[in-house]
Amino acid sequence: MNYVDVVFNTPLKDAYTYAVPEKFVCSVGQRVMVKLGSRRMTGYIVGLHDQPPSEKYDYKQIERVVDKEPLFGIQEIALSRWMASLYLCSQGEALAVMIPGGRRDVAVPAFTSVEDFLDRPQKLTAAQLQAIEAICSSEKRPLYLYGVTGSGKTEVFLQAAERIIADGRAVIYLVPEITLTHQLSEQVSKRFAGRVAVLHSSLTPSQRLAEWLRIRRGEVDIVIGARSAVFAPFKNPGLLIIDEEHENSYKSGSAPRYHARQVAMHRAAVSKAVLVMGSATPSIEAWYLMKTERFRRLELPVRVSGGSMPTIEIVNMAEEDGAGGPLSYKLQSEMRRVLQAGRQVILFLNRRGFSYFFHCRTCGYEMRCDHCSVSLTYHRERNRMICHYCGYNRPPVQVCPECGSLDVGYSGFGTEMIEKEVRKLFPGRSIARLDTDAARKKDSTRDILESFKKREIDILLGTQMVAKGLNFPGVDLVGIVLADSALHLPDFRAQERTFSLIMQVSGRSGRYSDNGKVIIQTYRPENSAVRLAAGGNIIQFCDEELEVRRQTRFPPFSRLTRLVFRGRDKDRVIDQADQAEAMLMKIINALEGNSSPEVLGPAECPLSRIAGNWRWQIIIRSETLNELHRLTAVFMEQFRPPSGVYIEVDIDPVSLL
DNA sequence: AGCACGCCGACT
DNA sequence: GTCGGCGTGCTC
Repeated sequence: MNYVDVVFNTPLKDAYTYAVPEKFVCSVGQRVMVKLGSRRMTGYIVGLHDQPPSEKYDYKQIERVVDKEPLFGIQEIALSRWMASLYLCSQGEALAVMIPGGRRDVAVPAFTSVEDFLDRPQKLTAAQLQAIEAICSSEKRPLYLYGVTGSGKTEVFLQAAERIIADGRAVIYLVPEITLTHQLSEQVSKRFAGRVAVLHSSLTPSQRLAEWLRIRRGEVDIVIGARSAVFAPFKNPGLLIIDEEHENSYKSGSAPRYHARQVAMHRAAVSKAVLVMGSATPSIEAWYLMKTERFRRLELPVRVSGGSMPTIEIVNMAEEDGAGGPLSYKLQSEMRRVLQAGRQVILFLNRRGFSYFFHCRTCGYEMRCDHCSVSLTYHRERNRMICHYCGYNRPPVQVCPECGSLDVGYSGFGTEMIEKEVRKLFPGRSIARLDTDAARKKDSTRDILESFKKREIDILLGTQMVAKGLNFPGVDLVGIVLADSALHLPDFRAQERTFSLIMQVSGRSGRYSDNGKVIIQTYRPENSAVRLAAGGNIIQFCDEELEVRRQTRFPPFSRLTRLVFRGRDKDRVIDQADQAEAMLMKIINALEGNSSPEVLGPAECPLSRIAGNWRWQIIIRSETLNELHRLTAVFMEQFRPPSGVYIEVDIDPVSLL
């Protein structure tokens, strides 16, 4: 009789051993159906025995072997153990995020376009050639390709990938989810025809599984995909690419909260592969690693398409008389000028909905979500007040529900209101809106982007989606309707976010011409993130921001763990957070070491209530990851919250909201 | 995470 | 006397 060790996608840290009936053959990496307690579950085989490992148990038998061939090899099993230990999750949870779901192995519709003139490698600049040489010289340090938007990073990545593949090794190419959708995946699919897997968010779990198996069988040389593509089961990866390194979407928002950059660094070290990252606006962490020579910096200084950087102008909204609405007179006149010249305009707004929030001018009442502690946003198309965190919605009101006053109104503005305003100001112009509301309608995102590219649309307005990595040769003007909307967020990265967003959006203007212009509307023109972004002054911003981080002892000068205590009963949540703090202090006092970690809080989370759960947090700060990790691990081992209170642990959090 | 077992309050 | 609240502990 054979026995298998099985782990589950639950917080259970141990592996459980089951007997394998003679009729089954199974090996490490396969999924099996077993009874765990009274319920039937799918688990992952992580070990084999030909003897019962202990006489203590009467081992249950496995009921079924789910997979014909193993999903995970020893490399992936080892990676899951590393993840479990770093991110303090179970091995089963780690394996579960590596290959999301999927029962059957089904065919994926080939991502090939109808016209196949293949995508040809482009001619390179000296800087690009140098970068490719550096990437292929198999340096041990990670490389950082730092270059303005349009400086040809993609081409460097693709040609380096071709050389690595020619050497018989595989390539993982990570991009943020939003950049993946169109041009790039098509380009990659063409260039590596037949030998590429595109891990797209709209694949069904079964299609994902099919792509995963193609990779494992060695049927592809290169994978392009978002965060979870970092787990692509290549036996011999030679190059890992992280495009748009600064993007927050590389960090998982649910347990296990892994960072694709961190996983990539680990994989590169284990398989002696080269790791190369790239961005026009590096994260402050990456900037620091370049400054301290732990990343080797490669620079691409010019735009290959020839267009120069756009002219950037700041408009102080506090000085507007208000009659012009959300669009300043300056922005309006620039729009007119550009449109008359037959060119296109993008208006960027960092918010969904018709307006920010409803409030009463008599008593100050503000309409907020009953379940979360955020303002509701009015959506005109649906005529509902909507919570952006839990989705709760309710009808709008004309009378203040608190004091009965009729003097009520909406403050702030969202994409829908801007759309209305723009239609009023530019009748006869073709206008389209792109945000997650519009994207819900099937395929509309793709259609809108296609027709904007074909110049069938004059003015495109939207949120984050228009900011990322898309190239539109016809765009001469980008208007940022409210640049400082993220500045007030209680997060130590608010400045960095604001800066990089302005930089990204600005990069959309004048990609292929010399007439690019950007108008930044703001109530905070003196703010240094706004000012330095407008000046395109990355070096100064990063250096100044680094100094602030040094003084305030935030990353990259420290490492953080965030512990969130959540539950329906507010008093119990607070009580548990207090007890947790006491336990942390006790552990710290027992630790030996020259620099003791700090415990910040407990404090109410900036988003103090989400979907009916109260949220309190403790931040642990330490100079070294080692110390931070040891403390967090001991705490998680010892602290058992009572039922109804849950702890979320986040090593290296990217957001503290 | 589930789910069972177990020990105290208001109902036919 | 029983139905059901959710606190504690186990799952090979």
